[in-house]
Amino acid sequence: MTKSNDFFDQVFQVVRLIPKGRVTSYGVIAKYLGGSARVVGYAMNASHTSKPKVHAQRVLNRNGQLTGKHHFETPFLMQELLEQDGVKVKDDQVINFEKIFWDPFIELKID
DNA sequence: GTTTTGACGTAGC
DNA sequence: CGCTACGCCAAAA
Repeated sequence: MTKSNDFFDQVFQVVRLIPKGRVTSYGVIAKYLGGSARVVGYAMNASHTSKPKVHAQRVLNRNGQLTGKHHFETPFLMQELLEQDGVKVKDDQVINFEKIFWDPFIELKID
């Protein structure tokens, strides 16, 4: 039992809360959980071991780019999954990224 | 145990 | 406007 497991789990939970057709970024989640963006990406790497499967494709970098596609089974899978969610992807970048951006500080805002 | 690296982000030059 | 540097923290070597 380690603290890192707890942080990973928190990342997983937040990612799972992302609605269909929405995306978010590592940095925002990191900031929301009080960690670093790198660790969030690291958590995503471990996400495939988590059940149910974490929608890692909905988590992108600050630029809205599919930076982590290379970590999927196939580099195309990440884009396809996003498109299946109704998210348009062009040149490894999400279209209307700001429009579909899902911010935990707003959506999960604690009054 | 130390060193390197990594699905990031911001600041500086 | 592109590259370097640094901070962040954890996993792998």
